[in-house]
Amino acid sequence: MSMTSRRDWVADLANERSLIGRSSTAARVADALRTRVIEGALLPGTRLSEEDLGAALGVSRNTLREAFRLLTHERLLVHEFNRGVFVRTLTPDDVRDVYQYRRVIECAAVHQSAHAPAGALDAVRAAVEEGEAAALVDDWSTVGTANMHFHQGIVGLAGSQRLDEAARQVLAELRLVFHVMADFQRFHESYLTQNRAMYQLLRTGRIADAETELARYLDVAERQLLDAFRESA
Amino acid sequence: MSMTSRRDWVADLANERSLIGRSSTAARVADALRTRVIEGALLPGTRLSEEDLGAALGVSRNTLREAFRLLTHERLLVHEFNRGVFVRTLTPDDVRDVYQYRRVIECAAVHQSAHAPAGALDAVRAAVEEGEAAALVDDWSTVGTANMHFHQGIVGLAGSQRLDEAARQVLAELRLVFHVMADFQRFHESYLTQNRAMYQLLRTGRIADAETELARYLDVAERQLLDAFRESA
DNA sequence: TATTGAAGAATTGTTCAACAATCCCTATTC
DNA sequence: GAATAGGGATTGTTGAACAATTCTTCAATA
Repeated sequence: MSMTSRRDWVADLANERSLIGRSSTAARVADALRTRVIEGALLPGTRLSEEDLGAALGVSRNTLREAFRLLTHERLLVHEFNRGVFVRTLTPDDVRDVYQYRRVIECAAVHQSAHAPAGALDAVRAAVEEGEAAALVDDWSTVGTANMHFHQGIVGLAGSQRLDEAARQVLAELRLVFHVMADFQRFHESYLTQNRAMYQLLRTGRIADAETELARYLDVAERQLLDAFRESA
Repeated sequence: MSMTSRRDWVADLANERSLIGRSSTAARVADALRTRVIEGALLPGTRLSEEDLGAALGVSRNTLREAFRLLTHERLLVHEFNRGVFVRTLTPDDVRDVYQYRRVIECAAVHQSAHAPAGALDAVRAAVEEGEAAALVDDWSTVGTANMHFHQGIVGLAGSQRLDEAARQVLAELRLVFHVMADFQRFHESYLTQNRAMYQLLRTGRIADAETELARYLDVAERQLLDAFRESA
């Protein structure tokens, strides 16, 4: 038994060790760029020059091009043939489509949440708490990130890799809209209490109510975003 | 009026002209590889050597690597660091996840089909007819392709770019399973009449029935595929 | 002043060669 | 059979080069 137990953690360590250093430079560059796009350091419309970025990051143009290919598929960048690569700007139609997509994915996940994997609801709660803590110190960027984690957690209730990945992408994409919004704080501050309420509905097993509340939230959020587009036009 | 009309078709022509020759070699290579993966010329597990493939296609290794980056994101290829790129092999858990994902997407699209865009239902009908014609001449590969078109058309009823793209990907991915199946014909021949029946339900506006029928079909198909995995193990 | 065209500079897309690092395969030894 | 070492093959990355395309600027013209 003692010998078997030792083999288990040795195998675990070997497993974990094998992941160290096993990512390509292209993937790492893509990670760095993705983070900057999501957090707003690279704003929509920004042109990403191969020359400048390659020099800044200390990688060759070919490696950078590979990283660009990874990110264009995530719809964070848009690749214009012979003109270069840009951080994507979303249109009102994009916003409508994003919310239609989210309604399909997020509401289905809540619908299936009676069979959520172990720990999935904990992730939802953690995201609620993360947002509330950030709001206490007026860190609205982190509130935005926590809200994204909340909705990622909602989709995680379905226990599906492909749904998780779809959510990851579309929630990242939606961040692009927020970075050009005039009133980011106003948009997010009403959602903290709403997220808490949704979590409570889920925790107490009131799935149909949670689904209704989520759909209502998505409708309101979509309308607010579209209104924000009109204000800035 | 005559002057306005001229400007319209001039603008249309300019629009169309700007698309000619505006794809990169990397994108074209990815298209060629994607088709071969979907149609089964490149089977799951196949290793795609940069050297061999670059020579065969007459492109440089860098260009090929860009193409690989495009396809790994579509889950058709899997990129193993320092070992190369392989056509993906799906596991039984993958199949379960794919069907969970399809149930979410396809059933939601049918649910929303009262507001389908103009021509969307025609695409569904065309796919049904394509499959029936192919079966008449025992062209079961085209039956498989037509079935994919049918389900792509189902999702098209939602009129959402992001749902369309999600469907395109997951249906392509599912093709990988069929290429290693022993009895491809048996799997597909019962679905032609079912697709016709589903189309009729949609055409006559019986949306709830169509949704129920689709969910039932997806359950059956999933079970059959999982059974086929057990038979081959 | 506004528009058009030409020229030059900047950039992208692709190829090629080179090299370091890693993996795979084979042969040898215990 | 298992472990090890060596050699070859391949991947990951860099950098240079060049053709093609786009962008910017300036001059000429209406």
